[in-house]
Amino acid sequence: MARVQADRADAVLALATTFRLHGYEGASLTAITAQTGLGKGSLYHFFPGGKEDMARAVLDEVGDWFRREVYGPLRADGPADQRLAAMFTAVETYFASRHLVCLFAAFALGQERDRFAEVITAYFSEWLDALEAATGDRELAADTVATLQGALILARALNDPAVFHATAARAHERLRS
Amino acid sequence: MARVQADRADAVLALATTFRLHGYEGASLTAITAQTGLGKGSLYHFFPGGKEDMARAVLDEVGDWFRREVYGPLRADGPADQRLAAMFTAVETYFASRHLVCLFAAFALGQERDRFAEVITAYFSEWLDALEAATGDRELAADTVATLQGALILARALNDPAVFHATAARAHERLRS
DNA sequence: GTCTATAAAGCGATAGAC
DNA sequence: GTCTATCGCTTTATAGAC
Repeated sequence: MARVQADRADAVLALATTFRLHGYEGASLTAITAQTGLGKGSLYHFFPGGKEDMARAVLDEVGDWFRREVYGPLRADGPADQRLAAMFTAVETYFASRHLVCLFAAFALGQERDRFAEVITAYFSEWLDALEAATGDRELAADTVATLQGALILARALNDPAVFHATAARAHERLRS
Repeated sequence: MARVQADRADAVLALATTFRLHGYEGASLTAITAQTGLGKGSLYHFFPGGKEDMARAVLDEVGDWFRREVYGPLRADGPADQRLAAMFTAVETYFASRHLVCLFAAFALGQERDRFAEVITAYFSEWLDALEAATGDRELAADTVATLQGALILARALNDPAVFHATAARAHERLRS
């Protein structure tokens, strides 16, 4: 449904891109207004708490997406192999179209970790729990999530998205054996 | 040898802590002067290029450390198992005493990646090359580095250093089999 | 809901005395 | 080599008109 006026949900999606490209500290209101196309007036109308409020809305949106598209399916009925395949497809597609940055990982590495500690911990805990439910092995779940996160870093550091997909594919293969 | 006046090398070590705690964007000159105990005058005397100069000096120092303590031993003579054990010991000790943050990973995730692209790429490329030399398997090398980096993120996200060491231990074990 | 103007603080960086 | 003072700019945030 087309709208002339801005929608908060649209703003959150644009904000996610800004935080992915600049990080929390680096995402200035100037960069945010440029990315979202919204003036400060609109931004503070949608997010009265300012920048922290914006970041929290973004983390909530991403967390909800993973709960719905990744963690849920991991716990669904059906063959474990199929649920795991769905996870890898979803995760690889997601990060490939989002600059190979996991916002929760980026926030976990910086000073802002403390400010968003609860949602960051929840994101990874729920991922580990859901993956353990599908594999029956907590350690294998941790190894897999760690490998995926490290693969994102490696791919960005080497400026080669193929590194992410190849590493993810091997992690997937390891879960089958 | 004790010195009254500040030494550039000491400053670099203190700067590394600041960048680890705050990230590149978040490391304000106020935070830096507080952490290093040096005034702006001294800082700009040692690092005429300002903040970018400081960060570059830190990345150089860390890169040199890894070359000397990790990549070198990985290529040395002796049993591969022994060289790999040395790598895991060195890396785990290093990050455990440095807030579980890999500066190159932190920089790779942010906007500052472009500015420091060459040294970031070099750090990871050299690590992969040296590890491939010790394992004889490029993919295994990539999986191992990715797992270690992801384990750092996971440990910080869950606020549990044990996650890093346990995940690293399993990555080590995987290289033995 | 969006805009412009503006405030108050913090930023990186520089100059010059010592 | 270190200090203080300061510059010019950007930052987050607010106020008030529309």
